Amino acid sequence: MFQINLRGGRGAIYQQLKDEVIRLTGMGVLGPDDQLPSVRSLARELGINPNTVAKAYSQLEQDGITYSVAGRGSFIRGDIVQLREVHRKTLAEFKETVSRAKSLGLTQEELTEAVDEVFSSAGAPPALEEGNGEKSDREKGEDN
Amino acid sequence: MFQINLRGGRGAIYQQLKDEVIRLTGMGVLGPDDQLPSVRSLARELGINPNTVAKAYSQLEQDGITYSVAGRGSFIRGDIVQLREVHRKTLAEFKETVSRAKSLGLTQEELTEAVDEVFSSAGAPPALEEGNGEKSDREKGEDN
DNA sequence: CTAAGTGTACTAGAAAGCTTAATACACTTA
DNA sequence: TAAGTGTATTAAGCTTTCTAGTACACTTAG
Repeated sequence: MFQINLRGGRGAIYQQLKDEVIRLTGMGVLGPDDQLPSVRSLARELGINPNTVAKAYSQLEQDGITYSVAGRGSFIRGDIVQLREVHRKTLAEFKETVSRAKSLGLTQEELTEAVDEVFSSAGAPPALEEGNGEKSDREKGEDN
Repeated sequence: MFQINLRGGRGAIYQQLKDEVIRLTGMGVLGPDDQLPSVRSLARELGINPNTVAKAYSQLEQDGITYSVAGRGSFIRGDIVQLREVHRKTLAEFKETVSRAKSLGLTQEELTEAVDEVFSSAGAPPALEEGNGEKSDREKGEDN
């Protein structure tokens, strides 16, 4: 279900896990109230420690992406609007990187072209609807 | 001479030092054979450990930005062409960041606009000449 | 030569972040 | 009741970064 580059990928494992969940949510693969793999099962599947998965799930909940219920599991939140906050943070980090690249002498054209290249190489084309009334009947209501 | 955001800035101190030297070199503030502050004097001035400065200088030499001579000091290399390698690495890291941002749902337009914003906010305007024969014998060390 | 300053090298420790490990608890569900 | 769930705790190991102290070979000014 998750494609993770354990060790060797970019950054910490728990961060990659968070990114993957957010990515699948943004792509629509994971929808409101969809259940994530359990902490223990995912840890077993990926060959990592349950604490690492728990850390990712904990931060995902803190970031408003998911909600967790002891005894039941972790689920995608109904109001995907929270992804806006993720976008905001990511964009802020991105600007830091741009600023550093600028200081090191990279030109605006070089960076813009790099952005074009990455987006031309095909990867995650679809998008998310802005005003959606489709909430389906998956609402269980034990949110909060 | 160097403006460093000790602790609190983006990343490790030695990395900030490297970036600063590369930045000043790209801006032309530091030219071929200009001498950098000594490991000990810069460490004292910044209130950090000499080893941290030495680490930065060591990597700058390894990256082809400077050359060091025991007993004399560290100097900017004459062939600034080496900055091309820095640009290459920086651009590669930048693409990684773009790729991650893309996965998290950021659009090409959002990233391009962010690049525009950073470059519009004024910071490092001038550029470096490509084919220069001017090596001059500028400032031989009245610095520090 | 001497003394001061230079880059360089080495060992050691502290601190922070990430991961693993082993339990334990309260909860939900079949 | 039993199994599975999220959550919490404590401990250890690992890596990176920074600090600290010491030492060595070199260059330069006297």
